[in-house]
Amino acid sequence: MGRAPCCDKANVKRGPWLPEEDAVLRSYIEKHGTGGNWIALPLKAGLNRCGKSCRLRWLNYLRPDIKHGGFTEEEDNVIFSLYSKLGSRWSIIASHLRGRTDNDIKNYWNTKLKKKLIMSSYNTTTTMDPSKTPPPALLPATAVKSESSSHTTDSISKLCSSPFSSSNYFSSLINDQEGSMSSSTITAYDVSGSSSNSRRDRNWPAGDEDTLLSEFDLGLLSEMLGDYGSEEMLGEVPPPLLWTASELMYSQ
DNA sequence: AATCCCTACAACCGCCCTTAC
DNA sequence: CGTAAGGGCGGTTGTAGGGAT
Repeated sequence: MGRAPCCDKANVKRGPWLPEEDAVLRSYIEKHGTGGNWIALPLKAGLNRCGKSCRLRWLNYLRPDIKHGGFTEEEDNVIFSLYSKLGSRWSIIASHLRGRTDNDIKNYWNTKLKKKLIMSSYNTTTTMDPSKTPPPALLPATAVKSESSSHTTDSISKLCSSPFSSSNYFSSLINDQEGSMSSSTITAYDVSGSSSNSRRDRNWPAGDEDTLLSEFDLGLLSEMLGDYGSEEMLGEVPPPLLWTASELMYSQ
């Protein structure tokens, strides 16, 4: 039996919030608090919105202690570091950064930090002249190989078999490439397609490219952060932090 | 000037977890 | 103990705006 919907989706307003709606929500919560029941809140506040939508709007945008944009270098480092340990546990990462929301950090990662990571790796591993050779992130959409490769197939295979992996796409990609590559190394993959438009344009199988990127991010991070990428460390990552409940279930 | 493409980010979706009954 | 409902979270989508062509 499926869950009952939290609200009548056909009859509640959706899409961007108007300033007036923000004012109503803010005013109500400042006077009465959330009352511990977001589903009932819009009715009490006189808003024609889903309770979940109100909650999200308050937590991610209207709360008085929220900071938007302007991430500092220090915050970047905290995010990099925590992502390398926790993966995409955005709410936990957000709890380490005062005034930042999980949604904000998630968006920041997907739009900025992911690319920064790739570029950093490129700059630290390549011997080519960047002014003449586009970085991997700017090369065509398909997975690319370059002479500046920094990951052995062995280490990437390790990542594939690590608890992070939830699809075989990365492994099959490596196998495909190994069949046609003289080198046993693989380097960067295009990440410029993080937006939905680009993702659709490139006909990647839904979901798999993100798994791929996530695994690759972790590989890069392991190198950038030094001690994490070693095979010893990969083997020592405590499962409860990294495995989903279902992965844990099937691993036993 | 028109169109295309990309980026950024707000908002939604759907699932899992927790809790009350 | 089982079930339903609400909360929380990560993933995904929609879209405005700006730059490139």
